[in-house]
Amino acid sequence: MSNNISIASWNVNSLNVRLPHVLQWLETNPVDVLGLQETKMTDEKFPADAIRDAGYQVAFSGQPTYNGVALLSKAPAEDIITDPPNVTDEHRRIIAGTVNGIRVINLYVVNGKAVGDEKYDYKLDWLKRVNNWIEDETARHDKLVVMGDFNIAPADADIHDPDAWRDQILCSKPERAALQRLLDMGYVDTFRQFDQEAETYSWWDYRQAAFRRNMGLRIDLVLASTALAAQCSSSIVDKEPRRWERPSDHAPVVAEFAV
DNA sequence: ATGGTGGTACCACCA
Repeated sequence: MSNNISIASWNVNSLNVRLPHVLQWLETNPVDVLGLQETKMTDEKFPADAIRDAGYQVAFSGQPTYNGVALLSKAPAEDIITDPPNVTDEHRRIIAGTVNGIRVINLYVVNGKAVGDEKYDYKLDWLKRVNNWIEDETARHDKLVVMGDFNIAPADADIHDPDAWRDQILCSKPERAALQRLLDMGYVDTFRQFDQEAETYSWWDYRQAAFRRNMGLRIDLVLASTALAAQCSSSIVDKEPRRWERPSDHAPVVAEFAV
């Protein structure tokens, strides 16, 4: 017997503004798991009731103004972690839980601002610590998803203008090396397991009419562990909500697994 | 060279 599990990630850039977008998207895309990033709200203000009314359980880790992550799921999420060992960070960037037997790690990776900036150093240190923790999680579980806003474009094919972005923030070699460490653990970028339309991205700056001109980057990823990647049946970027009124600058990404 | 948030009624910070 076989069961399809769909798992999605979406940087909403303020859940306060984007709650209607999330609820509307879930109506036509009733995924089993949805990880949100940049909720930008405290836990006290989190719209848990509205999300439960839509048929989802929800766990969240927020703070005022910045960052903030949430994990929505039809089935209950167990063993929730928001503060992994040795990842001491005031920023609310991590939420992990086990849903339908799959360990789901939802990340809002540090942006880093610019190569050489102190925030860039923080990004690389954060990635090192989080990778160490994911290595431990990977040893404990068989089926895992590591997803979220990685703020790293894996390859030139994920960048609208690779020459302009060469070695810049989101594209630099040390950032890609941190992502490569996950691939070396056996994780697979599910998007690249399938034929995709050329120049498919997941984030477009609000400025310069970047979306209309498709000046984007693919920085939102659903990685699956070796065992789970073998069961992945599709992986896509859903650009539709980026066309809606008052959109997030990111599109949701969705992977489906036959488990 | 836009958009979100939050402190103060325009400006700072972050992406």
